Amino acid sequence: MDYAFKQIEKKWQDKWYSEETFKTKDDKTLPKFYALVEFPYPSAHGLHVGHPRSYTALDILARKRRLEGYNVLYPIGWDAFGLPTENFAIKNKIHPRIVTADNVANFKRQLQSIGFSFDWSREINTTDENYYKWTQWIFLQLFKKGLAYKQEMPINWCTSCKVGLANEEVVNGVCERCGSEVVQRNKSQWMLRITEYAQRLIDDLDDLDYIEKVKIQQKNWIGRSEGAEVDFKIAGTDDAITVYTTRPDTLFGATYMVLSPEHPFVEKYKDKIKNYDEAAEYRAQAARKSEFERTEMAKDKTGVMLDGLCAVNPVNGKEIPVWISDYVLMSYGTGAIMAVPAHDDRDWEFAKKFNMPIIEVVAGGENVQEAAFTDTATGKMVNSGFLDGLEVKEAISAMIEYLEKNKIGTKKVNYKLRDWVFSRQRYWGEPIPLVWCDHCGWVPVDESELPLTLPETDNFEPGENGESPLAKMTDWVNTTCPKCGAAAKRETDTMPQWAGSSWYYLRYIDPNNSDAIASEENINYWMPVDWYNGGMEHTTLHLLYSRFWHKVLYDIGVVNTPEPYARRTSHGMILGENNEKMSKSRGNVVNPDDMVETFGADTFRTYEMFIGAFDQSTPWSINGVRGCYRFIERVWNMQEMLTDEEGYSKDFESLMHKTIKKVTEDIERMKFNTAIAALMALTNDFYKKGSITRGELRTFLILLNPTAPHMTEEMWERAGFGGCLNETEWPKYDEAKTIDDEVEIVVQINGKVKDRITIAASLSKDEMEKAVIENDKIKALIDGKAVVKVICVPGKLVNIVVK
RNA sequence: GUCGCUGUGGUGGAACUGGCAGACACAACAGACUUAAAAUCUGUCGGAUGAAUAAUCCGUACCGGUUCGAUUCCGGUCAGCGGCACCA
Repeated sequence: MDYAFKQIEKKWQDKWYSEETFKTKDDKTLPKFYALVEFPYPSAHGLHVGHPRSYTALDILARKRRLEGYNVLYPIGWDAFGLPTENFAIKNKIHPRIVTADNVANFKRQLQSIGFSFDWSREINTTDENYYKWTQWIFLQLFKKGLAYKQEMPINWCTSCKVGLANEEVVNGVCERCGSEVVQRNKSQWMLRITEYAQRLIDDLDDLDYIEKVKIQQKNWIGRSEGAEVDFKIAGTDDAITVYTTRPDTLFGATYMVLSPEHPFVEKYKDKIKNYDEAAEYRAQAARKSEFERTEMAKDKTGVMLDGLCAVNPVNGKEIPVWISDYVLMSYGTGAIMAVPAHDDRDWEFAKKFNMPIIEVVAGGENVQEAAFTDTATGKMVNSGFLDGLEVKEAISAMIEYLEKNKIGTKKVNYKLRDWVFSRQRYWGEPIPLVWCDHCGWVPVDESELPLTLPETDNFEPGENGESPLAKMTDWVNTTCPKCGAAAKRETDTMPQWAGSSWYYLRYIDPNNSDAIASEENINYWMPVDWYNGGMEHTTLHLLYSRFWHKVLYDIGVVNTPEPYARRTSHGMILGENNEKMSKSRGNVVNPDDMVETFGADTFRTYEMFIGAFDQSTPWSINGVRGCYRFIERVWNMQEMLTDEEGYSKDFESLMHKTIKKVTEDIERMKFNTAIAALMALTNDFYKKGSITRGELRTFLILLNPTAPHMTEEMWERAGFGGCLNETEWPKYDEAKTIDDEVEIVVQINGKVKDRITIAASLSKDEMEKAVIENDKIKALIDGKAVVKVICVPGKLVNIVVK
């Protein structure tokens, strides 16, 4: 009997969507479960097979938790502002709103064809006015709290197109569209002060149930370090170059200084610097490189010594030369470093190349350069005046004390984390609701005026001189100051795509509220998100940004929890059959539509979960899909083996309880592949037995239902178990029935397996040892040897150590 | 370069907290059914020696360490993947 998945899957999907089967309940007395997946960016390519990996996983958890009596919120929406849609719109002369609507319709059809149990009544879209009204509102709160400010920041500038480019549009240093040179050019941009929250973003990780690698990655990204800021006087001036160092103990080993080529002193001391032209030329060269290229270790060190500028080492009064080099960035620390070539790899390379003196200050043996800067550095100080003989750790404290006493430096905590560049010179984003008034400065649009809607236009091309396309729309730009009424101009930059995705989990809990982000009542009930699954690639940007916004909302009393997500897990990437990333150019893209069409949604879902370890990346295999299809058909055909017996047959009782336990626990641990393997093994056992009782089938169908919901509902109905499967209860297991009376244990001699014996599971260690020693085979093997030790692990093994 | 992760049969993977390496699949091969093929069902399936479903040895990227015992813990090396702040 063939399984007619097309008709059956359609039948149940029609029922679910028309009856809103999975709509979240209003009942706030029930225990809640808020499951969240990263909402997709609706691209023109349609759904990728990677999306359903995350969505199926949490769909399984959501469906299981519903059967366990939870009130489940499992929502979905569209993260729809962004660059690809805008570029598509420009290229094809279609308004991005229309492009977005088309893509959303396609994504929605695709997601619904897979049978996810999303609550579609809560669908949100970041480009809806009623959504971005609140994105703008949150921005205004940030602005009012002093967390938004303007600063000159470099943008990628295409010298031919005369537009600003996203990093992704710069390929090998040239413009992706025209191939012309791209340079860094400064532009005044809106910034968000995420660094003010750096310490809390680290500290609060401790109480969260995030997978460890996410915590580590976030901590390293924020990059807290302790050290000192030290002032090096510029000889013959009142100015000092301030550097940040984590190793103030090595100050006596500083033999030169390096400024970032953009450091303001280069301009300020233009007249003093004899080779200024050379320096300016070097700076222009550096502007052509990305930060990534500049800091790459593999490349050859370059730099220019500023002739005429000298710094004074504050601890020994020695004059040392000042260089500029592109490996020093303005964006970290103070934009200047003291170079201690004996104890830093990059400084050492630089010093070798330019013949700068190298002074060893920590006794480190022959390979001085190997004694790199680390937190765990140890050793005795040498060539270091009053520090000589001290251990590194003592020397650090002693030096900080000295610096502070003599007012030449201070202890300082530094973070690698940088403030968030929040401006985009683009059309398809939320307008920033601020007005520039010559009298009042930056004035927020009145909150009652929100949303500040994106003005209509047919021309989304970037503006002149790197301005946003909105700058061309003077009717919209020219306005009056909300404060004093004078003529004023609107901000024309828009927000980055990250804005809408930084708070979307809050909108799902009350998506139509017109008075607030969400009602207090709903926030109190639903927050925090219980389980958030998403890709590792979002760990340091999206996940950190949304934690930051949530904390700001917490500080102003909008939300009730200091963190948005109680738990964070991550899925691995699905690669093409050839083990490479799926991409059109590689021709290895798998279309979910084809899979659903050929094999059905249940097979597709099962394969997505069976493909491999959930948190690891793994290649697609069409043969693997066929294997899952075979499994689905074998399950379907079990109907022919169905008996009239109600409970479990005697031989299967223990196995049924073990399988319930295994599947229940594996789903919670996201071990979906082994949960399915257990159900496959059970299916094989039913085939061997040649029959299945009604009780066995009933339990089996519930266990498989979260993974293959359509077929299991149909089989439930045909078996006449009553009602719908999705309204029944998750089966319970009896722990006692999962434990065997007898176990096979391994007998090892000196760690090598020699025999297997079956003994009662209840035996104590002594009894086990006795049973093994008295075994004839073992007796023969240890005959004539001295037994040194016997290790007994109940239920597992006995290891006899002999000499 | 840097931060993080990963490395197990022909392939995807399993092995819970250090205790039988290879569950469950895929592929391959063989058998049953069939006029035949497909589908389905059943069986074999890490390597070496071996007639063997006997026995022994080797085997979880590589080198070393800890341990009665290491795929698992520690140190080092190599390779691959993800992030690197304006793709999402």
